[in-house]
Amino acid sequence: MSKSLLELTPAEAVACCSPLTREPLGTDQAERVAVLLKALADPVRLRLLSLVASHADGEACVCDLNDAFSLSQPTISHHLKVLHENGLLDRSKRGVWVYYKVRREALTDLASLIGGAGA
Amino acid sequence: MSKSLLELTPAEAVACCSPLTREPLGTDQAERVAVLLKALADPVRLRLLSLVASHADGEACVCDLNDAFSLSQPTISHHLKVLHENGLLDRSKRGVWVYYKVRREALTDLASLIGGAGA
DNA sequence: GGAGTACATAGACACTCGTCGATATGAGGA
DNA sequence: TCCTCATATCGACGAGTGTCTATGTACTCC
Repeated sequence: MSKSLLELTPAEAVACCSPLTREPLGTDQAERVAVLLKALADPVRLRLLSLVASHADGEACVCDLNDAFSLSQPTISHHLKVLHENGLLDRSKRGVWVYYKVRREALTDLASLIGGAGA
Repeated sequence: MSKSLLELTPAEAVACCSPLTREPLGTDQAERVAVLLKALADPVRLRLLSLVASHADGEACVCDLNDAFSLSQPTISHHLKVLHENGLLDRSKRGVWVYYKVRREALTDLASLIGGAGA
């Protein structure tokens, strides 16, 4: 059975919306899309996402990501949490290390919502 | 001759970037994309864009847009300015009225950057 | 020219967000 | 068990943002 709207990540909740340019967005739909876009609208998070996606298997260890920025470890951890909570990154722990993986479906869904190409 | 990077709207400056998931985003590229996404990452602006796009000719008068929100006129004006300055809306004045039009190219460029489909 | 209408700008205020240092949690090894 | 390393959480602070009221600008019509 499907999860209720409240349990979905923003990325999942937005997946079904019709494109921006097709019909006027409802107030609550706009709110959900905005939350997802805000999660993406930060230079550090964009670079994180891009870095993870560029790794082999579209997956990267936090330890590698920390070194790529001149920011504190808690700050990177915070950004990864935002990306994960919004359904843009999957998280898996293996021993001491944590790996994040890009949810490409979330990105393509968002892209078709903006571009108006897909469903 | 082409405009320098500094004269371009964020939407134009971002048009040439390769997709997020293809290769790690540079620091300055990430900054530009983030600026554009921030412009889009607001529920009011999303609804404005969507409303304008849904009008005939993808164009709408400010007077019509004001009525669609329970927000003050200066607030709507402010949001329209943000969308315009970031290259998401074109602006044209006709007599007393001002019309805004969606720059679909900007949206499709941004979509392909996120989704990784296009160039 | 004066009044009225459509839209933009200015300044203020509350709230959110990105960042940090300090600290907690949790797993692996001596 | 104790120590160390990897990551997350907490609390605080400064910068940015959305909203408002008040005011300015530009066009139209009488």
